[in-house]
Amino acid sequence: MPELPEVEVVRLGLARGVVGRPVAAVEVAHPRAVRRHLAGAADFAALLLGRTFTAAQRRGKYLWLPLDFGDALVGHLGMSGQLLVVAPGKPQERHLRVRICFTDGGHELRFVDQRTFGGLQVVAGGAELPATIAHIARDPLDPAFDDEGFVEGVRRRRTGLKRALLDQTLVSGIGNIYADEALWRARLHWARPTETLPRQTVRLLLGHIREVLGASLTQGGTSFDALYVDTEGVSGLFERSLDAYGRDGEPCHRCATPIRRDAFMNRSSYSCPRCQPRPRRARY
DNA sequence: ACCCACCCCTGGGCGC
DNA sequence: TGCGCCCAGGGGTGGG
Repeated sequence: MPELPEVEVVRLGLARGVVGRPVAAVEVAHPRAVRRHLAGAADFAALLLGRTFTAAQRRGKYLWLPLDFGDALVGHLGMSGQLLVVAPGKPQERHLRVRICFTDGGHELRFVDQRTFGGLQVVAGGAELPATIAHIARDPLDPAFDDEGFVEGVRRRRTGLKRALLDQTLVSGIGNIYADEALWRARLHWARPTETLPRQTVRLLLGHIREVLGASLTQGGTSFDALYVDTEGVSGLFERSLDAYGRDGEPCHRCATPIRRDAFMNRSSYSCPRCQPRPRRARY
């Protein structure tokens, strides 16, 4: 559930906090945290030992830290993951999964993850773009994002609009919160069939996506369930700016109609019944 | 090629 | 008080 703004805030913290520092020790406290590293926890640790992070990069909701000698540490926060840069003496967090210490003896990197949907892996030759995340599309704030490619990609789909926005191979970085927020801003219903959308409507939606992602980023992201924090454990402030997500029964900020919660993909979708009327032909 | 259901997890909140 | 259920949900996987 940390989405693009929350992950980008973490990336900035990693760039400040761990780049340029040689790794002195790696402790994997829970094997599930490195389950995507198929060679196992010992191999994971060995590949990092003595290496230095050279940058902090992001593709959608994935982070990666290129290493000298060309490999990369790849991470995903899942629903509840945190990458914290903390003083070595700080008491261990309850859900600490991986700890990385540095030769300078300064702040260490801790991967903390209550629900264990997140994880870390070392990818060989992954400095440029790790092969394991090469299928993830660019995000809408990426200068190289292909606007018209996105417009045509949406219109080629045969699915509901929100499903398309959540498809990380079409556009990355958007999760349940920012999908609902962008659809509310664009006055589009989540079940609108993608193939019925005029090109200009998709272009306008893309503009709303960029605006809401950018606005949240300047607020340090959203802290919807207090698990979304930066590398120093601080929450963002965008939650107070939400117009749709989590506002079931509360008045729409445009028309005062109560926001409605619908079941969607075993989760929830929030929308204004008046500003975002359900299309006659809906796709779930 | 595309679309979708399922599954992996934990802990807070709530009803009984 | 305590038990059990529901909910949060990204993304990999496999089936249609």
